[in-house]
This record gives sequence, structure tokens and C-alpha cells, in this order.
Amino acid sequence: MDPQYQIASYIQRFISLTEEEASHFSSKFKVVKVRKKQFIVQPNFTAKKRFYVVEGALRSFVVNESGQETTIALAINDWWITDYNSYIFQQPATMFVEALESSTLLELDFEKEQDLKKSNPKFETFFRIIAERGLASQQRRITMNLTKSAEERYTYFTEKYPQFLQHIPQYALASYLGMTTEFLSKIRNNKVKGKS
Amino acid sequence: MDPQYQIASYIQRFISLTEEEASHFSSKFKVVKVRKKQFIVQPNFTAKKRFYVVEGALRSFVVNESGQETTIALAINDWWITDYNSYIFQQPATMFVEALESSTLLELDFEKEQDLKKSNPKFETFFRIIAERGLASQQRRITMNLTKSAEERYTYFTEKYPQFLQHIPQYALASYLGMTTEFLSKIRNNKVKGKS
DNA sequence: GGAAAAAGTTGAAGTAGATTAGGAAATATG
DNA sequence: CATATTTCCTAATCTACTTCAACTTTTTCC
Repeated sequence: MDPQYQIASYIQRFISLTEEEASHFSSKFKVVKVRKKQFIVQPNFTAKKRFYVVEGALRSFVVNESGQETTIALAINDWWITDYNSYIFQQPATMFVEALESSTLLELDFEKEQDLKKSNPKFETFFRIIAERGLASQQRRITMNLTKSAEERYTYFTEKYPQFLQHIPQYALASYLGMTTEFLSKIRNNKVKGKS
Repeated sequence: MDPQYQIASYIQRFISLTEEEASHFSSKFKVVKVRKKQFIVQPNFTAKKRFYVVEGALRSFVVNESGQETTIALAINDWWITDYNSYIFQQPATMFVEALESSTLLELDFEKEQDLKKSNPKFETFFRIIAERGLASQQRRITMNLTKSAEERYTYFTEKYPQFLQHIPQYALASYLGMTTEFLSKIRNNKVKGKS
């Protein structure tokens, strides 16, 4: 399926557009193919784009002084990904965004996004809606992380996002869920002390 | 100072308005005074408003099966607070929002917010900007929670938000930072094992 | 398709932070 | 302004999860 068509269809889940508006919107996106392990955002460089995933899987992550990686966000098809702090404020990134498998993306340049929003209030509405939904979903994630045990967080994730499991390696998922790979492995194999 | 004036001044940090637009915007807000311990959002009731804090302090929190409270968000003057999941999707809330001290708020009704956004694209822009900023700040918070120790999270908070410390009781702050009150107390009094 | 690298598993030992319990300050309220 | 309530502190014990180390399985790629 034509990637440009996908983004047009995606935005119309949230707002209704004329054919002309939809094609104007789509025209601002550029199709990008990335390979596994390729970086599309890197620390110290400003994230000039946000990415809509047509197909594939990506993650954002930070690396601490001792080289340990922590996954901050995951994205498969129909999800967006970038370093939001960097993108929104156009400041240097602190995260990597990396392809976990070969992927097809639609990149939207920061400047082009501003043009879109200026050109038509409907696009402003669209970006407001996706920001709000992101906000609500992050508030749920913060709540989970603060209130649930490692095992509960894993169970919740598998039930809520089963499609992700086929695409995300365990090392990436473990740190996303706030635990080590070893501990996630034990949870998956029912080896946590006190469990049958 | 006139509360309605404050919100007009606040919005103009982000977008420029004519005097008429500013007063139209302000007119949709209602001044509310709440006392300490008063709830303005409660689980199972849909959050019909979002609240801009003129003066005072509030928190949102969830309560688990065993009655334990976890602070999800904090707000003092110039901050917004509500249960975003509930407000944005107009679904039943899962959180309480409670005044931590007597406070003056400006409440914005969900319907009135929709009217504002329809009436003038500038208001749509404003709500998009505050949602995006909230998104970026929550991404920073998730990163902190996943990568830093309890002591580092506390230190970061005191440096980044010193104004909050005067208003937020420790039991509310501790769970916001993802630790128990007892452990926060030890950190504050430098009683964490291995520290001078 | 075989060697090397990457990802996942297992178990033992260690630790950051929780729990419990009791007392001391601070704050609210009659 | 006294006492009841709430908040905060301290210390001992406990535990969910980490760390470390060695191994197995899967994936990559020449």
C-alpha cells in the first residue's frame, strides 16, 4: 500500500478532510526506509523530524554514563516516534531513536509541520489531538510504573499491546518496563520466587 | 490580583492576542476557591473541567486495593491539573484531584474549551502547545523514573522545582518520586546507608 | 552453512528500597 | 492553649529486584 495514502487515512481517523486537504497534508511527508540498527535521532543533534511508522518497529532510548541503555518509547505501525523534548523545542536530543527491524517511515520536518499548522486550522487540531492522546497515555504509563510490580507491568503490557511482542526484543522491552532482561526472563518463564 | 487577568497573561506567554480575544478567552473560566483536602475530581465521575492554579497547591493521586495512595501529578500556581485521561476522553476518572492547601483556581469546562477552539484557531494553537509541553515534560519524568535512583530523583526535583517544596507535604512528594515517605525522610536527613 | 555475535536463560549472592513499629514534631481545632 | 490528629523521623528487619557469571539458543553474515 502507498505510504502517502496511509498517513492520509490515519489523519482522517481524527478529523475529516477534503481530498485536496488530505493530499496537501500527505505531500509534506517523505517516505524513508531504514534498516535494522539504523539511528534516525542521535544525542546532541536536534531532532528535526518526527516519524510516523508505516511498517516495522523502532525504539527510543537513553544511555547512561556506564553505557546502560534504557528504552523510553516503542513504536510499530501507526505510531509516532521521535525525541519529543528535542523536536518540540528544537533543542539537542538526549535520546537515540533506532530501528529494531527494517522499517518504512514517513518523516515530517519540523518546519513543514509549522507550515501545515499555519495553512489550515484543521491540521493544528490534528496535532493537538495526537499530543493530548500522547499525554493521556503517558499519564497511564507513569501510573503503572509507580503503582504496579514488575510482573504486573509485564502482564499489563502483553494484554494491552500484544502486537508489539512479535517485534520487540526482550532486552528493549525489559528496560521499557523498568526491569532488567534477566528479571523479565524469569517472569516469562515463571521462575520468580514464590510463583508456581 | 484579578484571577481572570492572570489567565489572560498566561496564555499570552504562548500566543499573542488582541485585547478582545484575551477577554473572550478569560470569560470562559470560572474562579473557584477550594479548601485544603477538598476534592475537585473523583474516581468514577467524569472530570468535566481542567483547572489552572492561580494560587495554592494541589495533587492528583490514585488509590490501590489496599488503600495506598500514589501521587501522579502536582500543581502550584501557573500549572494545570485534572485527570487527563478522564478529561480528554470524557470518561470516568480513576484519580482524585485534591487541594493540598486552600487554593484559588480557574476552572475550564470541557464544553467551553471546545467552543473556544472552534471560535478561534489561536486557542486551538494554545491548547496544542500546552499539550505538547506536557508531553515533553512527562517524557522527561518517565526517563528520570527509569534511569535514576531514589536519591537522584529527589535531588533533581529539589533543584528543578524548589518552589514546590514549600507547598507539598512529604508524603505526597515521596510517592510522586516513586518511593516511600520513610525512605524520603532518610534521604533528606542523609541517613541513606553509605552517605555521610 | 558454519563461525561469530547477539539475544535469552538460569542460579547464587547482593542491595536499594519497602515494611513494620514506635516515638517525636508539627498542625489543626474545639 | 490544650489535646487530638496528622505528618515526619528513626531503626530493625525483610524482599523484590539487581548484579554477576556461566551457559544455551538464536540470529547474522561472510
